[in-house]
Amino acid sequence: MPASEIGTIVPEESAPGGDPCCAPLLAAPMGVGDAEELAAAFAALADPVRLRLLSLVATAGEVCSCDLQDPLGKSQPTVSHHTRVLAEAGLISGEKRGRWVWWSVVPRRVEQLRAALGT
Amino acid sequence: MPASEIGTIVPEESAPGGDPCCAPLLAAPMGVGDAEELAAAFAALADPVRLRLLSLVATAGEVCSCDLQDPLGKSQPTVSHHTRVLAEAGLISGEKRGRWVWWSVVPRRVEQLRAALGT
DNA sequence: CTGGTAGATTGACGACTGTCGATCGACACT
DNA sequence: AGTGTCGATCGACAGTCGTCAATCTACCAG
Repeated sequence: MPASEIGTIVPEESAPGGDPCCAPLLAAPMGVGDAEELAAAFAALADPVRLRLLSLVATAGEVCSCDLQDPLGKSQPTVSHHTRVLAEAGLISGEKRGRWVWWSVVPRRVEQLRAALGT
Repeated sequence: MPASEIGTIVPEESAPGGDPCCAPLLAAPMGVGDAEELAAAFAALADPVRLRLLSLVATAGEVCSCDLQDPLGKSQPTVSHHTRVLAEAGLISGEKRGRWVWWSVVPRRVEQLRAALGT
């Protein structure tokens, strides 16, 4: 994907409307498909650097990639890698403005995962 | 760990009382330590087989390991591996009764992770 | 004591993941 | 055009993970 399409980073499947995404984990036995999709989402959260990144973005509301490198203590390619993983999981979305990419959380997606952990 | 101690599987640190375990992810920047602990917990959920296993245990209330092998379609060592990972994450706990180990979810732990995904 | 069964452990293998240096494309400013 | 910067991509490397066959340890029934 060329850099000019950064602004178009979205989850693989754009969940239309109030899609619950995944049935509550503890309510009924999960299907294989649902389990794979949900596991992929949790995998995005299964890294301390990504959790701190997500936390930083959520706290700041909107963050430029260049402002993530220092607080995370990681190289630029590594930060880029993690933003990509979070974006592909639908947890953050990036918008390119001028030279910079501004990241923000996707609250609905976080809420979906939160809901999946319920009854 | 010898099999005779199966009944003692517990999370590494027994959270006393209503310990929130991890501050809400989206409220303030996470510390490195919290991020590592939380990431380890989410890593336990980042596998489709473990999600289905957890779902099965939650739905049934209490499940014997021998009853997990068939619905999961995995070998006995693999099932044992996954129950171990979930138990070490504190998400399920096993009690040995006679020849069988009975697994059940630890709702408080699931709720902790759910809370960490909030504001 | 002997045989059978539940489940943990070991060892091995392939696949995947996090990390960084080097490079490249896009953009803004002179 | 020339220069500098932001950020994506590539290639490589070490480390971790999921899986299973084989083995081992408890436990129960006879």
